[in-house]
Amino acid sequence: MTVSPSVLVWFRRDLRLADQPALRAAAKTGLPVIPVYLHTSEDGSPSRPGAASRLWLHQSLLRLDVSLQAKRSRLVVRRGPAADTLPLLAAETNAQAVFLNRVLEPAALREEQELESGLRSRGIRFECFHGGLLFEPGSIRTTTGGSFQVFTPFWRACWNERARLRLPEKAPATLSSPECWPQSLPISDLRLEPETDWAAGIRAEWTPGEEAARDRLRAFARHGVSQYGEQRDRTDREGTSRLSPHLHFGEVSPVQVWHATAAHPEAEPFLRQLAWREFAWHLLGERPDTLTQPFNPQFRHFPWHPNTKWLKAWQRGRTGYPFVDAGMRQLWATGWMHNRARLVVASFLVKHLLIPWQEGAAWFLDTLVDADLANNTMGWQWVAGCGVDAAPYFRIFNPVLQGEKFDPAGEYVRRWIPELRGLGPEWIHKPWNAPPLPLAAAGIRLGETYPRPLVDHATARLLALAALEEMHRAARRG
DNA sequence: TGAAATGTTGGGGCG
DNA sequence: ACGCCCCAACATTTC
Repeated sequence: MTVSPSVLVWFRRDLRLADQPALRAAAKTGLPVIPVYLHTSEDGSPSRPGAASRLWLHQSLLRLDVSLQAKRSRLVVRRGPAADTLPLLAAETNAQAVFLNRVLEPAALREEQELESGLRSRGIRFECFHGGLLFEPGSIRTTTGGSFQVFTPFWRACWNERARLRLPEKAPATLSSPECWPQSLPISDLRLEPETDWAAGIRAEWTPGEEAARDRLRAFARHGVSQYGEQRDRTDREGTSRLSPHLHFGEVSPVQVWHATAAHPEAEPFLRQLAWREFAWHLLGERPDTLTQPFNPQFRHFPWHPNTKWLKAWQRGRTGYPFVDAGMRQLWATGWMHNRARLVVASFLVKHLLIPWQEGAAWFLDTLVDADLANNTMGWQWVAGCGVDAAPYFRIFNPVLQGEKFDPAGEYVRRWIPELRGLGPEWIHKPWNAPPLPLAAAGIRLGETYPRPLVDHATARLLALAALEEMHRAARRG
């Protein structure tokens, strides 16, 4: 018996049905559509997502399968490298074509190339779409055709091109099914979820999936976006969109986000942030080497001081600086950290502890549910001062002042550091300065119930500036 | 998408 | 009344 022709749609970072270009194109062919997810990165693979991301992915795949089933379709799950697995599946299902939306990570692009040659040798069509960015990579250029190195002109160029944005498209009304579905692994077989249940906090905090993403976007467009400009830095408020993990997994597209918010008169600060994400992918495309190497080559001479003990203290939220520790514990507990806190904890690791930014980047990739290769790399290099359009290295955040500014009453700190809950706003960001009486009343014994600061701010600042000077000297020598 | 150091100004206390 | 000093408030420079 011959199987009638079909089309494969390979889902990766586009775990949605609406505004999903590859799926839409596949539906338009009129052929039966076979949605596929491939588990390509086993333990130890460098492209394996972090633990928090895997947890999200697991939930998101389950929900994608549910929404496909509502359209009398389903998600076919397989294991193995794309270049082998997809041609086999195509042969099995008599697929004429494989449709996918580009993933712009260097490893994913290599994977796509291998897949393309594997398919072509078998006469199967391969079609790439773009669904993960506002503008196709490389399409935002300076007037002379160069690539932007500074964010603000890049943003201006995006703004000028906004008429080019497509309108968000609805999910295909129907997906025709093959007469016979190919075999599929249960999603739980991929072992994306952790064995031990460190993830309870993450589960409680988030609902992955397209439906939840749409709800969040709707709520943000209605109530959040107008406040965003003035609230976004307040760690003690719900001033941000919290869309980042949904965007990362493509449960919502940036085009949908743009159109849901852009009409608002006060949308600019938020749209600007959306463009930072765009900028990051644009940069990674130009300079994939910056995943590991500083964009500014001078920083190859920076005298970092790797220190496992300090790194661990930072990761666990035990640096002795409450604002830093609150951020790191929020990350550990929920898989997410407020952006302002990200800036401060990153600056602290790099400038107060002089630990290489790559260590911090690796920790974020493992623990953030929104871990995004391009954003993460750009962000860390930006903070470390070695990136594109970066904060100059001598801009060193004072973790106490940042706390007092962006968590004035100390609510954020008290929420994530229970051992400091008894301290009032006066001392909450600098318990080492607190007189004995309030400390005792709060049940705090510094060095026992809560650590003393790992380093003194003023001293650390001077050491960081000295390290920068040393780098300049070394760079001059060559 | 800083913060510390340094400079300037102006009001008020005081001899 | 006047000049002097102190210092808070604000501005500018520097890292």
